[in-house]
Amino acid sequence: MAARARNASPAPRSSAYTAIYAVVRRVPRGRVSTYGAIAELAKLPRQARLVGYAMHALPDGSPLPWHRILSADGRLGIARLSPSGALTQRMRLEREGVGFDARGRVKLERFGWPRARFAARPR
DNA sequence: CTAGTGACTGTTT
DNA sequence: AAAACAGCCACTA
Repeated sequence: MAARARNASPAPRSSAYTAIYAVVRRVPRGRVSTYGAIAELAKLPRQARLVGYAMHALPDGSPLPWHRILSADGRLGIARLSPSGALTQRMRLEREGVGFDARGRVKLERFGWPRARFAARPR
């Protein structure tokens, strides 16, 4: 039933959400991106958390490839919130050819999108 | 208007 | 390398 609860955003009424969803929709199959990168591409710099909000607000049957959005270090952001959801996400990504290392992390310099943002560079 | 919160991120322990 | 801390800003009450 309606699991949209007391704290999460109930609906993408805001244009920011729309912009975020638009960018998420553009992430190519077999690639992944991060909350921060999506925020920036959506013209919302430093709004990574808002991207998280938007993802959380997505309905279950959403056509959006939400599973392609990871944390900045290549881990699944959802893990903290829903371990089972994280499993689903990982399964979906692996099916697209996205590889995980033994630690459960994705190599962003290889699968990250857009490429330029995740090109191997000294930190 | 203020206060609390968070699918985040970068820095420091 | 993992955990703790602090900064960040839109959204809700």
